[in-house]
Amino acid sequence: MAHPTIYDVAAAAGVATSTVSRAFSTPTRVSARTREHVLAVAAELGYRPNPHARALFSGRHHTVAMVVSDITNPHYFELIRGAELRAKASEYTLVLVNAEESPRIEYDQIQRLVSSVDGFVLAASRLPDENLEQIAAQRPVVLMNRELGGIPSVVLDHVQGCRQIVEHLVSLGHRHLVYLAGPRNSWMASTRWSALRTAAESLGIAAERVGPFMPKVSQGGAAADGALTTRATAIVAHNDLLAIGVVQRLAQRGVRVPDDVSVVGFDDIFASDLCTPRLTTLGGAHVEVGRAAVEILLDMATPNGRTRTPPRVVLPTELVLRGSTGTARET
Amino acid sequence: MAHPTIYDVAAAAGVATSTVSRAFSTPTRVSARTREHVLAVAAELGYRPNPHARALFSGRHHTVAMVVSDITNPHYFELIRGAELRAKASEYTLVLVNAEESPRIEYDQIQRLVSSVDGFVLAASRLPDENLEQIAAQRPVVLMNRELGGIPSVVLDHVQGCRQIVEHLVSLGHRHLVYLAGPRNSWMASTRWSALRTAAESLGIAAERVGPFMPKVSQGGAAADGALTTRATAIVAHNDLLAIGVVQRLAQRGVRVPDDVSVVGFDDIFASDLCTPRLTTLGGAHVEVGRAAVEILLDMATPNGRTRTPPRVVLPTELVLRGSTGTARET
DNA sequence: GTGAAAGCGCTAACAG
DNA sequence: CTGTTAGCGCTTTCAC
Repeated sequence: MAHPTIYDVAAAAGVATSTVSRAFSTPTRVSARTREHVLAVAAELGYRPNPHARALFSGRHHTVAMVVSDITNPHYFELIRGAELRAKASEYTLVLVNAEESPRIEYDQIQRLVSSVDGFVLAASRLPDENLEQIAAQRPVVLMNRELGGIPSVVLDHVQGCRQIVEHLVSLGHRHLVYLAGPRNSWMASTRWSALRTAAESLGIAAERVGPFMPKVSQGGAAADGALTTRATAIVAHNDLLAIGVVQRLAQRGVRVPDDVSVVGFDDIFASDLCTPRLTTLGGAHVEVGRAAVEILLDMATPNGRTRTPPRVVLPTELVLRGSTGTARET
Repeated sequence: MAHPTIYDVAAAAGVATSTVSRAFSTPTRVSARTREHVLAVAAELGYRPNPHARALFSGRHHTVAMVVSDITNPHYFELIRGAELRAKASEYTLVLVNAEESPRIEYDQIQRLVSSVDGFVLAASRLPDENLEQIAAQRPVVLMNRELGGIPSVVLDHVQGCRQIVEHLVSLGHRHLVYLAGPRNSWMASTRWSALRTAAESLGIAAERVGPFMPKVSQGGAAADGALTTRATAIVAHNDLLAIGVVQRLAQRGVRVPDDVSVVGFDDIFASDLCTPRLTTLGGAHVEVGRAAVEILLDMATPNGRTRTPPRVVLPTELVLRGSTGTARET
């Protein structure tokens, strides 16, 4: 038999369909003997419960969707890993969606999935607040690396992290930094800039911003050139991808890193440990962000779970000191 | 109304449920006027067809699963991108599963999903042939970077690629290479080794193999040390991750690349262009592999589609020459 | 061209 | 503890 159903099992086992159903879903409510008999028959027939039929009734799909603003960025990879890991641990299925940096695609994809998943984790969503609120009203939503009142979120502590970056630069004698900004609709970009500026201010050094730039290696050229129009001795790039592009362009222009200028990135992607010079960058437990986000989501999907978990998780960052930062050149 | 159904739409539009259904699924079989009316009402109510109810009846889920042997490897990332891209283009949902290099996990995950997806693309599957055949008997399956008679597959042309590698090395004066093998259950590993050996033989140079090694940077140490026990002047590592680890270890031991020994990797991952020296590696259109695999799968799921597409796609590789290979040292 | 009704596979009352 | 039965939302004969 191709795909046996509970009817087939029930017939073969000489019981009612509900008994078969119970043997699988609420095993305690069947006598041990019948249960074992049913399970044995089911196994013999190769029966597998049909999750769709189950979902149709229960409204629960055992599936969560993860939406990533740009799957091209290796950074998200870690988030995906963490999310996949956690979902699997609870036997949940993880659906992956790439928004290609387009709010419209992001929104459409989410709407398409709204009735087939139990909830969404959105990584660095580019959607405007209103859209997020509207989606959160339909389904449980957890944000990763973005915050919005009322919606649970998991973020790395970039305020603290940016302060560490600035302290690090100040201790090396830098008095002027420039932030190469990420996309305009990136919450992360504004968060980082405001944290950087605050820290710079309180430590008495100058900070300015140029950009926005798409956070890709290929944009590093324009970003580096932008940075060189300032008098900054330290460049803080929106992420490692951009930072790597900046370092490449700087080398091309004969500007030495870190002798002439220091460069700092964000995310601590795999490649930042491999390039030359190795990149100083603000890392953190990204896998853990993915893990935590899915965990919160699963909790929200559980009855009474909504209150158990703190809705706003802030994970510590970690400033990874490598070769791209050094003492400030004389000005 | 939270989740309007066709009943709600039918009631509001003053038609039968079947008419609403037809308006969505077989628009030609409703008069233009009623169709537009129904669609208008549906839109107003915010009606969205429930894919599970649809799947329950049709058996088609508009979903494909991609199983990856180890999501940790950035190489798969490209495959995932391609697959995601192609699935989205047909409004299919892509479910992502990580097998963590464990055949058992891989098998269990697949069985879990068998009744909820329309098919599987398996990237570098570690499953034994029998399992693959059994799964392919249940659902459409497309293999990526693995071949098995009767099951459609998309692979890069590693036979040709390995020959290019060997020719490249021979032209640099190398007379002895060592292959640092990947996992024992990796089809890729045996394919590469046999292609390498054949090419070496026909070009009259020595080839030997050490390993197997897990293809991770961390294994590069052991792999490099293994390679140094041979008299080879060229190292061909199972993939870039391993190659990067090897290069690091070599540097540690004071062995210069490429002056003392040349190193070649596979996959052309992002990082291989960033490390020092930059890695010579056998790349190819990995995104295209992912794309093609999903395309074949979707074709198989379409009636009459099974015959339309060639079941075995071989895409060209591309030897990317960078700094890690050079003329052989005198022996 | 449209409606009525059965059924996809499963679960949850409700009886017994 | 177990059987009967009515749907979950949708598609599809079969009538009209």
